[in-house]
Amino acid sequence: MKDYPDRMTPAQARMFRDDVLNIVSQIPRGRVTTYGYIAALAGWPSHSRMVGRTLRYTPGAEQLPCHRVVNQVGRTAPGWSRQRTLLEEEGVTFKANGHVDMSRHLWEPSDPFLR
DNA sequence: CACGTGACCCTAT
DNA sequence: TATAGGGCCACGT
Repeated sequence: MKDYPDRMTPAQARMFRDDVLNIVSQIPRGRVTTYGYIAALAGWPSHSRMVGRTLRYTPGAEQLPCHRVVNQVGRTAPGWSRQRTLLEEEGVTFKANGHVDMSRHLWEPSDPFLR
């Protein structure tokens, strides 16, 4: 049973986008977090895919540390090889399979200020 | 209106 | 740890 709305109004979509950008801007250097976690934090647990869409298509998102966002197993964004370079420059370590070592760099903010 | 397509996630195997 | 299958939701065609 979901205790959250399952569809966004345009106004909610704008708020969601702002929350996502706000959260991403708070990821510390050398740490990473996941799409799903960001979505849940913004109050829309089932919208992890929308987080990726937001970062991809929102103008100005490239000025945020969006390279610190990976999926749940630490895989980097497809077609964006530079992401790995940026992370490595911050000291993030990768495993032999090409995934970020999540057990070491996952960032889980307790309760970022939103709204 | 019906499909296909993702910077995704969960569970089972 | 790696794969496979199903679920999910906004968008374009």
